[in-house]
Amino acid sequence: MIETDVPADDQLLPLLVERVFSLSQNLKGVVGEILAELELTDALADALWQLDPAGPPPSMRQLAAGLRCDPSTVTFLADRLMERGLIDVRVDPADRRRKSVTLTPKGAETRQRLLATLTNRTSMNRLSPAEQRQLYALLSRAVAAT
Amino acid sequence: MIETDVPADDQLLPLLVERVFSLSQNLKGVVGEILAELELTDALADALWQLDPAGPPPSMRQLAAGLRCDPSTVTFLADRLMERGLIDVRVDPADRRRKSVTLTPKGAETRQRLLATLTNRTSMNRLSPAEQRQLYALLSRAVAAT
DNA sequence: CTGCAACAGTTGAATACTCCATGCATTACA
DNA sequence: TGTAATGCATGGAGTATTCAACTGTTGCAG
Repeated sequence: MIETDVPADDQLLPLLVERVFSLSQNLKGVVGEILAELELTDALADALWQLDPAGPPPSMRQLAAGLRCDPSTVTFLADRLMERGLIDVRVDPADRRRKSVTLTPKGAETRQRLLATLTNRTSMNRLSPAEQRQLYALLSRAVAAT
Repeated sequence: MIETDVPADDQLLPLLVERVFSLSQNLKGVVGEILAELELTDALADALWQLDPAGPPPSMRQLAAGLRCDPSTVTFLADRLMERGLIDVRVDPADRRRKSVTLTPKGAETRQRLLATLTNRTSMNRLSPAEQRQLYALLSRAVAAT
């Protein structure tokens, strides 16, 4: 019986999928700690994450698309973030049905702190810069359109 | 002003973290579809995932550790999985405080179907086998103990 | 052996999130 | 101009999650 560490090509993908799953489970722990420190829940952090200070402020509907959730859920989450003073929600003067969502300074700082803390604590910092580059490239390719 | 596509080493990790985040958001969509087809929720699928048919049956507490949740949550989830006939929960005769959790045949099949469907639909199948190998190695290294 | 501490799991209450159906205001357009 | 479509909010229901308190079991110091 021939034993080998290297799986055949057609066995590879399931292994990879399992790896990603357990990695994301693993991530859940680290992220959980950080969110507790920032007093954010998963859902609120996801929403905050969608609000890139660089890009144009999204509408509620665009947020829902980014979060892959029902628009009414965004209403709920936006209320919570507004209560915490992390976002502003304003009626779009050009189309008064729309509301555009922007980070407050406090919100931008919180979002930045989330990214910084994750960066500090991720186990990916064990990879060399070259490996990080490689990983970045592979993940980008794996998710590219078509 | 010098422009470059290649970020400096100390800018790399935040980019990587962002990439992983958006990838996991992206994943949420695909996984959501599949879980709907299998009539599972996120939480139930996570729990099912912990039950590797290969390994020894875990106790409720071990499941909680794997899922990084409160033991009482496992009680809740196990009830639901039992109702669906996907798992068996039996008192451990050696220590009657413990309960050991095993997949039923139906549970094992569902778990297998989950893995197979994910494997079929993951965008990672766009990577060549060589790239898949590379990715697998990098992810393994990124999560390895110390 | 006895009694107490530690452990495994459950229960109930409180909270968070999520979706769906419905409704309201605004806009697009035939 | 009136009708359809759009963007969002609201209310109700179902799912998940935690915490504190409780039950039953085991381990062990004396």
